[in-house]
Amino acid sequence: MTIRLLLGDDEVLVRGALAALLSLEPDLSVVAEASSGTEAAALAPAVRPDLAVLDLEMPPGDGLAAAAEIRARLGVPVVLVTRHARPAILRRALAAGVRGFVPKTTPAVRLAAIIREVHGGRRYVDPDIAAAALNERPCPLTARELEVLRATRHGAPVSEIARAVHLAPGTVRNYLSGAMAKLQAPTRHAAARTAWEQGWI
Amino acid sequence: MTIRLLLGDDEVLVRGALAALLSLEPDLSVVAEASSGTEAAALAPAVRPDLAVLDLEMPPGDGLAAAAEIRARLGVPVVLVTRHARPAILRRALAAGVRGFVPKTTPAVRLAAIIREVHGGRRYVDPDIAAAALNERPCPLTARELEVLRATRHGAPVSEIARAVHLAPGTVRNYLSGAMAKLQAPTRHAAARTAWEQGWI
DNA sequence: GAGCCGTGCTGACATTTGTCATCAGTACCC
DNA sequence: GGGTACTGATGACAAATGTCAGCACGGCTC
Repeated sequence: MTIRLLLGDDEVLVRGALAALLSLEPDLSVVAEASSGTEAAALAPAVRPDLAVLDLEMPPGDGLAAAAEIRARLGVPVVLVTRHARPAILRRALAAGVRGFVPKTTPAVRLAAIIREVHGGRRYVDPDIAAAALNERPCPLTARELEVLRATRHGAPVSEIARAVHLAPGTVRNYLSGAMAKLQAPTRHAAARTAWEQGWI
Repeated sequence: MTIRLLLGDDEVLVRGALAALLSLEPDLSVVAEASSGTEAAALAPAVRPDLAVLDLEMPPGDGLAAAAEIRARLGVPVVLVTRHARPAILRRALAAGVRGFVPKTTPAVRLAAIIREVHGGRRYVDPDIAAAALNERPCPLTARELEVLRATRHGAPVSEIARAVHLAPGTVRNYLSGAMAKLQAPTRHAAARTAWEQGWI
């Protein structure tokens, strides 16, 4: 009895290659492919796969929302594949009900085994990321600080950030100042960069 | 007679998947794999592949330098695979002697055919990118402006940029001002972002 | 040779940004 | 009830940044 897979990745070439890789296994078959999170979520109810393998980075929006929806609405277990495997992201993924968390540094030959594990009801989490997640410094930023930093990422001036977040410019500067102090960054752009690298935004 | 391939990609999972994809073809065989540009360049002389398939984004450094070296030293044709397929990057790739330019939006089934084309002595360039390259606006920035923008990308303050580029802070501000005007960006960070998205830095 | 452009610098100026103190309301915990 | 933390704001101040003009040099072209 074969495990029927839904495969989601925005890079067609990578998706096709992953499909080829998984098709080498006699007990796995890719029954649907999606280029975005929304497409994956839309396809899942019709296809009813046994398991979904989704890339985390699928603009527009992230694969995480799709993963959460697919799991919640259909009870289909989801394995997330990601390029930027940060502890904070793992945390969010687990909170969303993801059953497998696989960074792209994982050897290709192990993917099939991981899929079988997860399909068998177990979880799989990359051991390195898990270890890092256990002794990471927790995110020191507040919700508003994160929101303001998010709006900072595209290089916009403070006035524009203030409009985007519906705050007074002075308040925005205060939050930015706090975030910069906590992150020991010389400018808000450096702070936004660090926060992003940590997976906090 | 099979075509012997050197495969370079920093993401092990993707590299393995691509290897699986290409191994499905009877006339292709992956004889070596590399995780970085330098590793690929180091492996090539010993392995002497018929063709190299390299990812453009392979930190540290880009795959472009490795591609140029492999082609120049061994005469091995190179197919570049890339996520950010910008006209400016295509231009640089062609200048480096790359024979094939494949964005990751290419259907996986066509990769083998492209490899055979290039191995047969022809070139392959993604038609969309090529078309875009023909009527793109040329980069309006000068060499120094580009250099200063490059140093801007990590969110460093002007003083630091000045040290990195060996210029007076005032001069740096002038170049940045010029670049921002040409790119119609409100801040230097926005300008650096645009320049990067265009493939200019 | 004159004109243009890129490079590199300075100084002056306005604006933006970062820092800090302060205030007020809300929520939460001890 | 008091302490603490987050939110949201204002005002004042210093530093960084952006803008502009001007000057000098070298290379290039017409």
